[in-house]
Amino acid sequence: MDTEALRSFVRAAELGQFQHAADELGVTQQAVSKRIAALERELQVRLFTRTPRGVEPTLDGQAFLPHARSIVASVERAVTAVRPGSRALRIDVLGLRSAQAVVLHDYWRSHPEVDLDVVTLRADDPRVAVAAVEAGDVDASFRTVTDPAVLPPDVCMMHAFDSPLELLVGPGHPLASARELRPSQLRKHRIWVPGIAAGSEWAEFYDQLVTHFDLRIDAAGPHFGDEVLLDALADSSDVATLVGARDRYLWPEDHDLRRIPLVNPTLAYPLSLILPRTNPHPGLRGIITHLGNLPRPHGAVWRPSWSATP
Amino acid sequence: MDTEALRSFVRAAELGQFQHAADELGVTQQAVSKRIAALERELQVRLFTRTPRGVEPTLDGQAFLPHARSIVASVERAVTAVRPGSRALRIDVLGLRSAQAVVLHDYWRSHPEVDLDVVTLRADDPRVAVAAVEAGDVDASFRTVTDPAVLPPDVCMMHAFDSPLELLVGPGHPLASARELRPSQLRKHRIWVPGIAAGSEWAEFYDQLVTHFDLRIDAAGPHFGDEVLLDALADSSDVATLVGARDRYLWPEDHDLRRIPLVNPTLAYPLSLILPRTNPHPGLRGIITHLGNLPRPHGAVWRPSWSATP
DNA sequence: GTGAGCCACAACGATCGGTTGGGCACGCCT
DNA sequence: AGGCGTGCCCAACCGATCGTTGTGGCTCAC
Repeated sequence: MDTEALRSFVRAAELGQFQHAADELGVTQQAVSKRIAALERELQVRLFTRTPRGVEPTLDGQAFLPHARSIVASVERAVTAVRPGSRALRIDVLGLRSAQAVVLHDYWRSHPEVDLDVVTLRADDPRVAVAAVEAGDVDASFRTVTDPAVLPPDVCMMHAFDSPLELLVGPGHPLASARELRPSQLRKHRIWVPGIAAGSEWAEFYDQLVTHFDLRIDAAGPHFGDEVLLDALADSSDVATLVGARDRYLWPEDHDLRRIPLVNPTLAYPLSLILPRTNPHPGLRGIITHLGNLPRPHGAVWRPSWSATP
Repeated sequence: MDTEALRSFVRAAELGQFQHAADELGVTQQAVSKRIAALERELQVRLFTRTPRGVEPTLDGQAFLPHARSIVASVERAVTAVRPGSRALRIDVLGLRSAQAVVLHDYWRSHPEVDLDVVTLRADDPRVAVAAVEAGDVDASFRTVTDPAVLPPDVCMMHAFDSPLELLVGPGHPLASARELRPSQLRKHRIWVPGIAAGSEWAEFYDQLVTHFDLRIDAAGPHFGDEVLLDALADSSDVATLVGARDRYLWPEDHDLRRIPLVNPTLAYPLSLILPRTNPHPGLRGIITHLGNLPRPHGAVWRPSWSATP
């Protein structure tokens, strides 16, 4: 199906004449006629009744019209999403089910009119994200550089929001029935957080966490996929893991897992937003406002050293 | 833009290989390659990075992907809307801004998953609607036949809901400041309801209304369009009209018009649904349930003679 | 090194999409 | 009633496009 034919159909239905639609689209009336005929052939249905004064949608045409409008509008949005120059707002997140993506999705649901595209740079190194922001490949990136010196002059980083950590355990775990836990109560337990690349911000975060609370976190080893981790947690009576409270990564539903908030202090993983210092995408303003309105962890909060208290 | 190319793009992005997408779509790998190349040429953007193991979406490709998915899904729905045989639910209403359409829109908003198409038979004669229902061109029609004898054996009519009438007047009208009115209070005023075809259900309704309440309703004369009527109402200090409480036909906003409910008795225009007696479209059940849950006019109600008290 | 797997390019036939030109049906006006 | 304008369809033509087969380049695994 050709979207130009759909556009012709919509305009012809609205204007009531192939001729006018053709003039508007910059083709001959015969071209519109052929496009409509091709559509009708493809759909096996007559879309217009031809009258001496023009055309009028049949019942099938009437039913088809809103769908055609929707497709044309979608095509329009799709093109603007990638049009070089005036692109739609494009933001890099660590994963499509991360807390960052969830927050963006919430924002989009309350502002469905903004054109927002969420992408994922396939790179662990945050400097790749910095370079992408600098080059304009993305308008902002939810990454953190722990050393601000690596930021070029026209790129800046701001605190986005804190992601409180929760403990995720299987039903057989001794802490499974706790309503909430203090970090110190995790001291004797084994915590497994696979897939942390050495040198990444997460590795540094867990390093500081281990040192500060004297915990036992196993952050090495490859990540065999979420399902493997979920299965391991569900079966084990002594392994737990840590997840962001807003993450949709590890969702306990099918495995009867428990999410247990950690408080006193809350363990806050600080998420940052890297964006151009000059001429940021106009749509970013709304995002930043939304970030500022997110609920903050209350009570005592522990943050890694690189996070200034916001 | 060709939707087959979009389909190829979506599958290639999901499967990571042109070859697999091609196999699935029943074409050669080269065809998929050319389709993607055409898309990239049209969008002036590279959608995939080619690797020796297959392809991976670029940032632009990632941003484009959800839009492409949405378009493909829309095309799917559009085709089912007109596919002969298993069509989507299709209901005939008197006008796209009538109370009937508003009720259907409410239903669709609370059940966005149902495929519902709203069409308008361009005919005043309700027998056309009966024939359309009988022939299966529409699954149901919000029309009323005042004489049940004209219904063929396999078509039935049920009460849908009552549409209470309201008075619509301009700001200079003597009744403009009333909060509500009894029908008898309209007795000395001129009411203009243009565009009522002689012999139609509406003509009969207004006939009975005039006789019963001794009103002065001018239902003859052609209808020059809603704008003309709205302008006439806004300027005049003695002309009023009647509209359904749920209608979006004549919307007072831009003309500073007033809607005044009529009570004691409420003037209920009974809307009916004509549908096949056997094998109605399965989606109709939800509509009928929704109609039954609509709020009913309370207090005394006047209805025309053909409407049995529901 | 070699083979397997994947994508791109080239050439070719079939089809499609557009244009021009002509014809038909209907309503309007004289 | 008979021209005349308007709107759509059909026919012919031509260039572009689409899909196919065949081929080559590239990388990775063994």
